[in-house]
Amino acid sequence: MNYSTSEENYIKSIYHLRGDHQLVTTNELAAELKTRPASVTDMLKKLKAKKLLIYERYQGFKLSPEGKKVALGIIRRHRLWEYFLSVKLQFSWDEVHEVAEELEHVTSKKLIDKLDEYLGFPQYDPHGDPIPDQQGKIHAVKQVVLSEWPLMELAEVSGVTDQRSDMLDILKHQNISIGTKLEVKKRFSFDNSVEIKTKNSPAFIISEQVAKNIWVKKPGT
Amino acid sequence: MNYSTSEENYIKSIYHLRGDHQLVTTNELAAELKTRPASVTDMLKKLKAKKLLIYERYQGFKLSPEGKKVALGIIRRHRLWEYFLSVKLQFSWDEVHEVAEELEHVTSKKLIDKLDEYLGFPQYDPHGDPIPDQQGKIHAVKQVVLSEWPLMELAEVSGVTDQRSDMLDILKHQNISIGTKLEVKKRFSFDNSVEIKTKNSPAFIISEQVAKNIWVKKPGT
DNA sequence: AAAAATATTTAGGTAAATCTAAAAAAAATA
DNA sequence: TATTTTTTTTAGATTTACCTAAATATTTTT
Repeated sequence: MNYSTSEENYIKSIYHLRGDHQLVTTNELAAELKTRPASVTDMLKKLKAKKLLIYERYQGFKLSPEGKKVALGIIRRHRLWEYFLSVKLQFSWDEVHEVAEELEHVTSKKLIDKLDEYLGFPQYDPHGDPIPDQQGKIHAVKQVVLSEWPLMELAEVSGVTDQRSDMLDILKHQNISIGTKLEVKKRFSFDNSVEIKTKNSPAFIISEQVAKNIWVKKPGT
Repeated sequence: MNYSTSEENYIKSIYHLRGDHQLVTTNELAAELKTRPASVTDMLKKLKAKKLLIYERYQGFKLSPEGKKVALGIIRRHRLWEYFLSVKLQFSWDEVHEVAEELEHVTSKKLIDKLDEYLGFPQYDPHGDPIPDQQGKIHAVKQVVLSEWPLMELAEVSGVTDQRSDMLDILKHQNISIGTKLEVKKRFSFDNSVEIKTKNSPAFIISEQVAKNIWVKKPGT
């Protein structure tokens, strides 16, 4: 019921590569973990013995239901700490991951559930990835800031980071609100402004600053 | 400049046993760490090679100045996390230590300094132990709640936990404030109330509840 | 100060997690 | 399908942090 840091890292990486659907290969996992295939094989045997992995030699492998549960527990810890670092300690978006990689291996259940409560049961980490609940269930889907959304792919607005009134002003002015469906028509490399098209209005341009504060996801998810 | 969890635990234990003044013995440290003397000897060699320890075989050992600095860094992390767990996550007094034992090994300097700032640069952890600053300097001395102070030993009031007015009322009524010097004359086992004597007034009794909220330290420290 | 008791260290071994080099299996290609 | 290439596994080392048992220092007692 308690796993070493190393075991946890393997489980987490397997989940990140394929969830629990398709098979993962030894080389792939070795690359992901920056280790050697032979080391991976060793650990696979160990994880199989602990029934966290479905694995037959030379056949690839994936997480067992139990393994998936463990993975989601680790991911829960990781994302809660990322949220904490970002919101409470003012870490920037790109600094949180590295520190959370260490904090996630502190396994006290009480610590994590209390932290969750203290943070107000956040739905998303600072990268827009959903945070699993105490049972390991994920309720939301990945969201991304509009400034990173691919061109010509329908998106649905799921949230806004900066709630200041001048920010909300712009959204109101352009008739954007939670649930609005839109597409990014063009991204201008000069200032990273983006041209947006919604159903019932002509295309218009918003600045990178604004686009960075609008969260979007695949429509209807 | 970066030490394993095991190395950190040895350093911390040596500091807890003797600071950096007197010599520590192998058996003593083995008992403290619940390990075998032979294992201690192994680690002593390693720490000596890293110049954290002053050690000649069969002669006992103590931390070098560098070793002391490392120890104080670990203690700083430990105590800040204890404070966090207690104040922010509502852990009780006796639950904080175990979890802090794990959190203390996450070594990001930025994490700890930001956490310190976020907590408002606390002076004491929940057990009354002073928290070293960024340079590893300890500014305060250990304080203890009055309910735990030994009988017949002069104490100076250094703080009050519960700041509610009915609590402060009692203190005012008994003429107790920060800096007041007092002695515990008797502790009644029935209800753990204590008889207090200050210089300019006759002895009086306060309840355990009150005694638990008054912090005291050695006078003049 | 010699013997006995205690403390410490050395020698040699184990488990976890890594590695390299070689062998074996699977997949791709000619 | 036979050969070559790639992937995966096995075999055998290495490092860290432990361990036990035996040897050696030191300390205490007689």
